[in-house]
Amino acid sequence: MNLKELSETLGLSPTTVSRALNGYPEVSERTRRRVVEAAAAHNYSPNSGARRLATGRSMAIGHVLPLSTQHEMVNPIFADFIAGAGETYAKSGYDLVLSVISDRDEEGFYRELSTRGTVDGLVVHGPRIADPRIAMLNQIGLPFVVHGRSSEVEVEYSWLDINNRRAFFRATNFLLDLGHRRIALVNGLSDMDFARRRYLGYRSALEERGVAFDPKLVSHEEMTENYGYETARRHLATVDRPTAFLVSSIIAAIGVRRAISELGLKMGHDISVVIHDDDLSYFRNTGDVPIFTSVRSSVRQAGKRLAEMLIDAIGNPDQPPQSVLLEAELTVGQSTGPAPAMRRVLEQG
Amino acid sequence: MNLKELSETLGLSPTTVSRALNGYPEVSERTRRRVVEAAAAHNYSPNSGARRLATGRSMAIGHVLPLSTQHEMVNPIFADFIAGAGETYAKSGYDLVLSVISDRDEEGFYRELSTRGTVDGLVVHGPRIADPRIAMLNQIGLPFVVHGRSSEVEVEYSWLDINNRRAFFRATNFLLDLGHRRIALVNGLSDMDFARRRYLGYRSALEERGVAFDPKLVSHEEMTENYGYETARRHLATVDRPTAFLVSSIIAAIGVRRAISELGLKMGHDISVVIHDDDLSYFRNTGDVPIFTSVRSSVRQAGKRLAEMLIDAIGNPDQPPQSVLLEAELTVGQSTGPAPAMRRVLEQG
DNA sequence: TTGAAAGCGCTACCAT
DNA sequence: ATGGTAGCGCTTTCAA
Repeated sequence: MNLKELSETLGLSPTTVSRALNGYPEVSERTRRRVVEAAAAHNYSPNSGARRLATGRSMAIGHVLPLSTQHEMVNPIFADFIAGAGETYAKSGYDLVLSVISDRDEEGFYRELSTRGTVDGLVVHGPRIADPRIAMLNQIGLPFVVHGRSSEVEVEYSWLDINNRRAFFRATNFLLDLGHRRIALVNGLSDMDFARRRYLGYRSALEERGVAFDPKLVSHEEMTENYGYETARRHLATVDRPTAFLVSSIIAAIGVRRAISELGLKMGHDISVVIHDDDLSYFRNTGDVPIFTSVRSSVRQAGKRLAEMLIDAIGNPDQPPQSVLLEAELTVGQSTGPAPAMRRVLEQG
Repeated sequence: MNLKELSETLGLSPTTVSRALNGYPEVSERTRRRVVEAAAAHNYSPNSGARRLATGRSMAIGHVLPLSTQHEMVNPIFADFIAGAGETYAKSGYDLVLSVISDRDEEGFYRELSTRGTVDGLVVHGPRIADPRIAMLNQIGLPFVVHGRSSEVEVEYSWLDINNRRAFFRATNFLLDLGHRRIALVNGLSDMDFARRRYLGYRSALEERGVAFDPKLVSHEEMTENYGYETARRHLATVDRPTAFLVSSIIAAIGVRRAISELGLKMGHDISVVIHDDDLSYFRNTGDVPIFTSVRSSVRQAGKRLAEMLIDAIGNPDQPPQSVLLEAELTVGQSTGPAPAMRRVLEQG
């Protein structure tokens, strides 16, 4: 059933029916009710293509997920983030168009998204340091917001990010307070913007306390379980081995834990571990795991929020929405704390 | 730039330009080349709304992700699956429309997706036992495929699933072969179809070997770290505690491991653990983790494949594509194996 | 091999 | 408060 047929059923013009359905004020309440009821009864809903053509808006938002086909895996928090965004879109009548883009002609891709009118705006995921996409999108003129930030980018843009630097600054300080002096940083790929910021937070905490920075204690890789495992093994085999690990992701932390327990060491006793993760969903109701989260209210909330920002930006193209910096929260668990045996070791060193 | 303007630039009719761009055979090669070049030069791409309206096809595929707002989290493998599907769509010119649907009027939602012409087909995620969505979609007439299966559904439908039953049958047998007689099953939510099948595999392995089934050893919950932890703790505190754990997800397994090591027990020594996970991405290059994967070639491949099935179904609506059952692969690690101390314990029992 | 024109279903402007 | 109608940009049929 289309608009014309529906209007004929009702003995009204298509104009009136359209107005009634779209909430225009100049329709009498009686007519509106009749129309709405008839539409429901006939399972009528407006054809999306026709609407796009007539209005010039697609009522769709694009999410672009860069993914080198080579080896990179999808960050699991991405799913939660997008679920949050989806909630916002459902409320506002937008569709969510997800594009997985792998090594292809990126510029052409973004440009096409714009010229084809597939989406009214974009969410950029996984920003790198000095990410070229930002200048490009700015130039194209399609409204966009960034999930995360990109250092060393000239142009203005709206973003929503975790305060990664501060989170790792505080986590490092926390370990320093416990007496640790050799802290290994198990970080993500070095060209990712978030990894850089975490590294900077770690370094500045050491500097501020006058603790020597040892580049051998820092590693940057894709965050797999095996990466955590191998890295921890390597560190633990050295003479001046670290007494603490600061791990950038829960997945890598599983490996770190495995390496520790394989050697017969005990967490919070022989070794301290602080895990950072963007979301605590998997750890709900767990009081005693050493976790340092960055998103107070969960990644899902963050997704919601960023989606709202974008819808805002589409509505007011001249007034870009205020960027958002989410602060970290430290949740300390038993096994992070200073166990007596560990204390002795640290006090001697 | 639109088609009309482009055609004027070239001194051709819109018809010819359209034909040239869409690969119709009746255009001379010379003309086609001219047109394609001009289109590229002017950054022309056809307006999606207009095309939808004219052709009646949206060139978009919907992925529906059910998510009760209450507490449920997003399965992280979902991200990888959808990344795989996205690759297929990118090749075939389809857009991927992701709908997060939470407790809303589902029937109306699916129907609208169809009548509005937003998508040409659907992928159904997270099927439950006797999932009502399948009959509904069948009735609506929109092509769809299911990621997973749904038991107790009358109608025919196309699906791609892991052989969950067989995977858990084999995993259980593996533990039985090691001598275990009390094996705890840490499973997912009981109304999920995959959880049911895994449970059935576990049970039939016990039955076949004449090992008593103890319902107290089976738990069904949402798979968080804490669930694994609490469940393992509870089990390990009993007198006739299990000697092995069969865990349905890597996340819950982290908790199980934690509980084990907290009690000073050693994996593969005092306790055996077999983990099932749909994907090994996080464990790449790890030879010695006890994992039982179900998807040989990774979830991403599975996503690709299911997307191809759906595109097929859209092309041949009368010939539904063959469903696919993926077989499991057992990867055994050190810590699963029969350690001497454990052997003794088992031999005595 | 090319072109003219109808029409997809809707919105929005202009009348009334 | 309601209706007539042009037009959004494309595909597709028919004609040449």
